[in-house]
Amino acid sequence: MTDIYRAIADPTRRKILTLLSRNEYTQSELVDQFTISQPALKKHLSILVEEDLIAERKDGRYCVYRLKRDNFKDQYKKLQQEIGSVLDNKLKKLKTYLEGESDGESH
Amino acid sequence: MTDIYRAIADPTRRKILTLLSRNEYTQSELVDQFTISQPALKKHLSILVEEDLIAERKDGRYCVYRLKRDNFKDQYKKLQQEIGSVLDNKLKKLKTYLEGESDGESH
DNA sequence: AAGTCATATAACCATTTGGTTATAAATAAA
DNA sequence: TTTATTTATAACCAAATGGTTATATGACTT
Repeated sequence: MTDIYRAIADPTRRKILTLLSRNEYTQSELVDQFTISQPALKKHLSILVEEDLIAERKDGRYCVYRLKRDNFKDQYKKLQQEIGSVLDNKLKKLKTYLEGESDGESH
Repeated sequence: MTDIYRAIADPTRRKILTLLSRNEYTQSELVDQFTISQPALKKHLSILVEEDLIAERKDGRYCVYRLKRDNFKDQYKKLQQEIGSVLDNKLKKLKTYLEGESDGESH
């Protein structure tokens, strides 16, 4: 999949991403950083795995999570293009105006 | 309020924002750009109004929507700081390592 | 005054989200 | 071989999401 919009919609998941940007962490280490239960956090981790922004690997009884930095970067670039364009469309506004797509509309 | 993450989580709302980045539109003009029903689109518009990213104004029997560009820019900047930091934390990774916050952990 | 067009709102539905508690299973430590 | 720790999963819950249809309200048109 990879829906970065879904991934970052939740503050807990944003914090997880921030933590994993600095280091790998086991699930229990991550749980310690939050006040929610282990199954609740596990669900957030599953969503981030599902969206391919983090990877999990087994190490004995531990489950270690790491950021998939390359894909995260790619997906974030796309977001920036889509959302960033909303901002620099003052130019397109002018273009629209000049083309006389008639702003002073009939309604 | 203003939770830009919630606002942009849905593709329909992202398209609305893109459309409003170029022009003001009435509700019915917007409805024409989608395949979903008028009440469904109205709900998306209400969420964007709630999050203070667009404004609605009455003009006769029409309801005209416009992008609140200033607030959108502010909120997007914050997003960029939060999400962007996830990426350039290779530096912080190094810092963490040098400070010996011990990566080669005991687990 | 009647009809039409734009918007608002209510009622409903299925799915997703974000959480909980309880418990099982697997691995490591005593 | 118990015991403790870590993770996984099931069952449940309330609220939010994203959609629908039906209908009411309001404002221009004719």
